[in-house]
Amino acid sequence: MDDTEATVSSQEQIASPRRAPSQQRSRERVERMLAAASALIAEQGSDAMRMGEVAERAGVSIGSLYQFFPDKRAIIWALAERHTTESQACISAELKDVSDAEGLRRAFSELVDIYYRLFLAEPVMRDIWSGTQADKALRQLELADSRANAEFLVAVLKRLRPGADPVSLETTAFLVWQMGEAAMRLAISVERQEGDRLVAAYKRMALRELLAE
Amino acid sequence: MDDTEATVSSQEQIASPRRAPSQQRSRERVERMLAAASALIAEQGSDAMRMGEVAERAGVSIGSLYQFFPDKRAIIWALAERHTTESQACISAELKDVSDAEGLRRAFSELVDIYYRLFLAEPVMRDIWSGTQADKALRQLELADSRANAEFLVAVLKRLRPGADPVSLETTAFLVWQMGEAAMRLAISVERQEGDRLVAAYKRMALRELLAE
DNA sequence: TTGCAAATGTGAGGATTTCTCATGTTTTCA
DNA sequence: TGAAAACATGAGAAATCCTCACATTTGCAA
Repeated sequence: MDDTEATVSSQEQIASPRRAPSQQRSRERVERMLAAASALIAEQGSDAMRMGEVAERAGVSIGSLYQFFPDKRAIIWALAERHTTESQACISAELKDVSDAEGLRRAFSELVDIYYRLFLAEPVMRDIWSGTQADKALRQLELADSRANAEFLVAVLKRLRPGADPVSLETTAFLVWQMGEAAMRLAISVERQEGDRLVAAYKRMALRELLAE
Repeated sequence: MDDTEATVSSQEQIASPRRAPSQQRSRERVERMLAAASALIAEQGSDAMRMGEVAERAGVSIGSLYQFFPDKRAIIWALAERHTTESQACISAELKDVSDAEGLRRAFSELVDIYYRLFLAEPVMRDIWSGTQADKALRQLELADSRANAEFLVAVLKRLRPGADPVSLETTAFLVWQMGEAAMRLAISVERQEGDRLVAAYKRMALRELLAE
């Protein structure tokens, strides 16, 4: 039916390289492809990115591109996945040792600021995560990432409120996290000043929820 | 000659009908085109919707389609605009007479339920508003709509908290509204039960913020 | 009623873009 | 050293969006 790559019913990898580069030479070429794609997205957005252009800028043929990426979305997905992997480490580190309300307030505030700065500064991230909804695979990746990050929050909340209902904590954390991403997307698409206000309001709102009894 | 958009150098024109149907016959045909597009989006999503298929199902030629819609996005935009126009009336009606905290609680809760039901039931709305981010014109429409709806909330808040800073109220209302849309999108992309919990959590969170001193 | 201009209708084909595949080259390793 | 596996290539197949030159219908002034 669909040619949409295996469409595994469970939560398997959605888009994976058609063939993993095994030689040093091809690994370097794949890096060049990703770098070229990243640059083009930064310049014109992922929608306007042309596969031919990616190949040309990477100094490879169009055929080589398709040797390692089954389709256009896969190359964007690969970039997105790098971002999530990187930022999860950062999030984990920030929340790992939080054990009281004041610590959560400080860590969460710091985290929001980091994300906001990242969104403002990284055109690729900006582009990829705003177009997220249209692409099933990216949407999946985002949800999975959100859940993973929410888990760090849940761990903290369980420490702060041992008696609370775990399901309720999960829900709160997941929602707060997703709303953070929504707030970021909103903030970067309006004037800087209003964006700052929106992020600050989000921070206050989220903390009010996270610290509520 | 058709001045499609006369290459406006400043801001891109929001897509508008290339030519407004002035005769009864063409008005009916445009309706058929929109109905066909709507049905196809419901069936397969706007991305998979083919212009040729829209024309065929509407019983018109591909040329006629392009007579009234400058491009594919325009036809989706037209559907989206109808939705916003319809729902604004509903929102205004619901919030218009609110004058105390209890009234706001009730009206807001009602509104969230209506929206949630709408998102669950209307595949077209679901599709259009989840792909929103990728399309500049749609994103603009959504933001404008959100601002307009937030205004209704601001009006209520000003009544409830006359002393509050107006800018702060605007920010809160706008954020709360956008987060509501994010919460809806999230809720419909997970299991129904979890979706219900998320919507309930959003409602609580938003009301806490709206009713805070 | 008549006749013409404006509005509308048509669909083959131009233009663009993604992705394939038959074929050639380089690397690995027994 | 030689064969198999991995990698590289780019012309062109396939899929779509959209245009345009020309045909038909409608509104309306004379």
